[in-house]
Amino acid sequence: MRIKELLNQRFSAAMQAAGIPSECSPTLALSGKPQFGDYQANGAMGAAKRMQTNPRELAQKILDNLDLDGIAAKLEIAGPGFINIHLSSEFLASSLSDKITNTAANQQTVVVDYSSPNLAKEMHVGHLRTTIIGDTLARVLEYQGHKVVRQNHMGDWGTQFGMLIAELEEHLGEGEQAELALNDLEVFYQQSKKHFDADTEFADRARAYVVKLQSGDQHCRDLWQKFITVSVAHSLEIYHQLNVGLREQHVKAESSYNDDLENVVNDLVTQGLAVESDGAKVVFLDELADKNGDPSPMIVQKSGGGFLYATSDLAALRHRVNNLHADRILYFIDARQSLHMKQVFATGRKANFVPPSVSLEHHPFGTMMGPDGRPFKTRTGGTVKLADFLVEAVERAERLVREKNTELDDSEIKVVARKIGIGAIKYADLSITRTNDYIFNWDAMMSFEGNTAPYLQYAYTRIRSIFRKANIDPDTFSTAVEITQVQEKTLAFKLLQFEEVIDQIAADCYPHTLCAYLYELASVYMSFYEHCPVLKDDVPAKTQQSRLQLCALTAATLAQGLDLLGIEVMEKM
RNA sequence: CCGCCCAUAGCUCAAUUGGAUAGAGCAUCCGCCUUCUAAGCGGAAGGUUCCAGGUUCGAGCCCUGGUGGGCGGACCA
Repeated sequence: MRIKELLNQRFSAAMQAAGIPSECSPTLALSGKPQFGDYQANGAMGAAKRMQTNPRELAQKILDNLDLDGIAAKLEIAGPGFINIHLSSEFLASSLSDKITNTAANQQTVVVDYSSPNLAKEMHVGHLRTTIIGDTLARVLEYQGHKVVRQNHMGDWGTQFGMLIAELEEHLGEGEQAELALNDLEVFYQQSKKHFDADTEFADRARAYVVKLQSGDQHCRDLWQKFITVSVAHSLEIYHQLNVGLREQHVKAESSYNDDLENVVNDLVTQGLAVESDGAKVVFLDELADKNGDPSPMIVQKSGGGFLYATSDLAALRHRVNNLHADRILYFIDARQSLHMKQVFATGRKANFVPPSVSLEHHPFGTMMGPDGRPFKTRTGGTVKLADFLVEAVERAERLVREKNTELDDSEIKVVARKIGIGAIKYADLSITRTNDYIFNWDAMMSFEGNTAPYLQYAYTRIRSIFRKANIDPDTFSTAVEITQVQEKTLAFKLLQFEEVIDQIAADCYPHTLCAYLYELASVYMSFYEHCPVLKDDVPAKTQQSRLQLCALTAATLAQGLDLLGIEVMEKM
């Protein structure tokens, strides 16, 4: 049950009964301060402006028609026309035993495009945000019951593959195994690049291989397939370590659209959208024109006949609409590609590849910066390989766990360190507003203080520890909640906001609001933990049961929330 | 030249999308462990929200003009 939704219905009815036009919304919001109640309805002021009346009098008229019996303990008009709602403790307590309804009203098929690394190189830290944020949205939408189709639009095609397969051919010629030669894709790429620049004969062969590959030559095709197989396996291993839900069946690489690229261009030309310009086929978009009236150009076919990523993005768009039957398509791609996405979307609409009913959404994100405020790099200035990065996170976490804890044995420490290290990385990324750049700092995210994953994991283990001590199973424990202390009320109210937060994330795709919520929940719980003893001798049995229930619900909510972020919890740490 | 994004406490970040006295965490200072995990809790201090105008009951948020920074803009992706 969503309290906000309930209040919204009641207020809308009251406003209508008070003669307020139906376009005016109650505009409910959480109250900023305790003295302003739990929720506040701010709609009276906007409505009064529209109706040219006194806002406080109008607020009173709304209250006269408002039925919140058994829900609100107190209602009051404040300031220029705010309506403050103090929920009753009994209502909060009884709401906690209502079954949670996490399914969204209208179920959709949602395509989520995320991660999409270039297979020519190894995955690096630049792939972290798309992978982690996209995965969270996929999980959130699945949690709400939508049909989620993950699409990993991997870059497995393009000119650099000629160079790579020529290099691979030489290694294999010397009797080396493909897996061994490609053990370090980054090194391999650098090697072949150096080779390409230094050896003109090799460079000519590489260029020839691009053409042969694209025309379907079997030898080149085999080499290419060997390379792709190893590279894809590398990415899948990273996903596994990151606890990200991308699998082989979600790979829908660029090359899979090859056969459709010519059709896409032909369709655009036939419709008069793509025209020839300097030998290339270009779509000129007036809707993206600048102040001077110059339209924005998007090349869909090069003068030499080759296709570009705009072409395969359009082919992918069509596939997602026609074959995957998407109602909504989400792209988690770097903010630097905003113009490209606008062009693809605009063209897709104009060409009728995408009907108006399908929502196209680019959800961009900022860059991960180092402590110096510049893009995150190694000490020598190179890109940081994701594989190395994850190893370092787990090592750092292990060192911290060994410093703090003496109870866990070696194998337990390994497991806990992995969950903490990986969780910390993901949370550091997810807890910052998606669209902003963010400064990455090992110590801050591993400090176990403040808005971090370890703090939330710690809150969870504290709760589980109580149940261990009481010898009760929290997962099946169920009893009525009775609220007497202010910390209990605050905790109960926070617990009841979970679904509202999820609704918002499913709509606007900003996971940091879930992080903020979970941090608040954990903070509120910690305060409850300090002030409201559960298992102590002088706690009456009924109070103890009620508090155990609050503990169980908090643990379940933390675990659920963290799971939606792809972060694991543990019994002890 | 054109376009997009950003600027909030010493530092890292919020602010329910136009709501009340701009909030957290680090760092600093003061308290709290023979008591369910102190990786914790309570408190203090810290602000001309880059600048100048404008819109209105109300602006960190919207509009205009600046300053400073990041990123894009036909044949890479």
